[in-house]
Amino acid sequence: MLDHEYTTKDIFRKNFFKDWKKEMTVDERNLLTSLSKCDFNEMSNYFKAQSEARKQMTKEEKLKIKEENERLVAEYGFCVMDNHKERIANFRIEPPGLFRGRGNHPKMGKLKRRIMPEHIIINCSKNSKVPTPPSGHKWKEVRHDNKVTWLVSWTENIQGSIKYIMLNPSSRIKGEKDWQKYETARRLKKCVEKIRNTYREDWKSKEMKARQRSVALYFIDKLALRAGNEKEEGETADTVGCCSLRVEHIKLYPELDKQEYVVEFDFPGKDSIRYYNKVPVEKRVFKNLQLFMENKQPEDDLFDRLNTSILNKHLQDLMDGLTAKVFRTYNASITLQQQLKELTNSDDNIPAKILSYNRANRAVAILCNHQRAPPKTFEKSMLTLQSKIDAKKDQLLDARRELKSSKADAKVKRDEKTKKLLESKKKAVQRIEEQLMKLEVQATDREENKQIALGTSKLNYLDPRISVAWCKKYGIPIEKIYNKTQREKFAWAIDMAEDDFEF
DNA sequence: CTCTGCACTTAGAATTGTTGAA
DNA sequence: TTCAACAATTCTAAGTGCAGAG
Repeated sequence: MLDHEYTTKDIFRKNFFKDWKKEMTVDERNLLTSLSKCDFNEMSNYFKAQSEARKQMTKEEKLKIKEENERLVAEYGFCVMDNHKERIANFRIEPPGLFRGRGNHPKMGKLKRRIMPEHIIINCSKNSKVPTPPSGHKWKEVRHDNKVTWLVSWTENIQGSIKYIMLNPSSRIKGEKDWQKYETARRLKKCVEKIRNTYREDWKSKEMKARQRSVALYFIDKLALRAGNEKEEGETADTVGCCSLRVEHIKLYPELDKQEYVVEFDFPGKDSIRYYNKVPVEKRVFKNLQLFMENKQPEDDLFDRLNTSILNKHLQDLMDGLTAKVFRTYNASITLQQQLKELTNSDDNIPAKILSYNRANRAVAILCNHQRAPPKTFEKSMLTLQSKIDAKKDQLLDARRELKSSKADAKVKRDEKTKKLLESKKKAVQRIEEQLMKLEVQATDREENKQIALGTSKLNYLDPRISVAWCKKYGIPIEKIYNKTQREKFAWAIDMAEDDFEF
C-alpha cells in the first residue's frame, strides 16, 4: 500500500502500528518502536516486480491463467437453489489486509484478519452435500436455514459485523426481490400526491414531532436524500442522512441570488460523499427550520424528535411497504421516464438517441448525488485531449490555407487536374472540421461527467422496464444500453416489458 | 421506546479486459 | 503492433430496515 495516500494519514499509521505490534514477539516489539523508521521498500519492490512480470507474460502463459480461473469459477462459482443452478456473487473469501474505510474512518489501517474455515458458517439444505472444509480444518457451523438467502457467513474483525456470500444478481431470488422493489415504487406513484398533501398539512401541525417528520419527508421526497440511520460514534466515519442531519449541516438564507427562502445543504453522506446544494423551499418549511434550530448548538440534531424508525412507522401507515428509501427509487425512476420523454427525438439516429438516454441517466445521477472522485488521470487525459484539439485546429488552419491557394489556382488554370485538387481540398477541410467538432463534444461530455457516476443509478434505482420499453419503442438494440452483466441482472425486465410499459 | 443483531441493498474504488487510434 | 483510453468486472465498505428482547 506504500504508494497509496492512506499510508500518509496519521490514523492509518497509528492503527496499523498498534495492530502490527500485537503480532510481534517481545524481542521484535522492543526493537521496532517507530513506524517511520521502518523501510518496507524491499517488500514493495518485490510485489511491483511480480506485477511487472505478470504484464510481461507471453500470450500462452496468460491463456493458461485464464483457463485456470475459469476452472475455479466452474467448480466454486455456482450452487443449486430450488433445482436451479445459480451463479454465486462473491465466492472468493476476502483476503487479509489493512482495512480501508472511506472518508475519515477511525479504524483505517487496522489489520483485517485472515478468515479460517473455523470462522465459517455454511448454510445449505439438509439433504445437500456439505462442502468439505480444507484438510485439517472444520467449519464453525453447518446450518439449514431456509428463511435466509445466504450460503456462507462469517464475522469480520474490524466492526464485528457479519459478512455473507450470496447469489449473483442474475439469480431468481435476487431478480424477484428487485422486481418487487420497483413494484412498491410504482404503488407509491399512485398515492404520492396524497402523501405530499398530507405532509404539507403537517407543516402546520401543533405537534413538534409531526412538523419535524413532515419537513424531513419533504427533503427525502424533493431531494432524494437517504433516510439517515443513527450510527455509533467513533466506530465509523461521521456521515449523515436526512434524519440524522445536524444544525451545522444547513444554512438558511431568507434571500439569496434573488431567490427567497434558500436552504444550503453541506454534509458528508454515504461513503463520505459531499452533498452540497442550495435549494429554495416553501416559506412554511423555512420557518419550521428556523424553529427547529432555535437555541441549538451546531452539533445538535436538526430533527431532535425524529429518527428513521419513527419516520418509517409513519410511512407504513400511509402505504403498505412504504419506507424512506422507496422515495429514492420512485423519484429516480419517474425522473428517467420523464427525461426520456422530453429528450428523445424520434427523428434522431441511434447515437443521438443514446446520447439522450445518457443525459436522462445523468439527470438521475445528479438527483441521487452519485459522485465519483475525479479519476487520478483526469487532468492528464483532459490535457491530451486538449492538445489533440489544438493539433486539429492547426491542421484545420493549414487545410484552409491550402484550400484558399487551390481556389486561386483554379481561377487561373481551369484544367481538370486543378479542379480535382480543389475538390479534394474542400473535402479535407470538411473532414477536419467534423473531426474537430467530435473532439470538442467529447471534451465537454467528459468534463460534465468528471464527478458524476452513472452506474449506481442504472443498477439500483432505475426500473429496467423503462429502459427496455424505450429501446423497443425507438428500435434501439438493448445491447446499446445494457452490457452482458446488466442484461443478465435485468433478464426479468427484458422478458416482461413491452414498448408501452409505463412506470 | 431503546438497543442490538441480523440480512439484505447500495456504493465508489480498484483491478482487469477490450478496443481503436497512432 | 502498441499503448492509452475506456468499459466491464470485482471487491468490499457502508448504508437501510426489520425483528425481538428488555
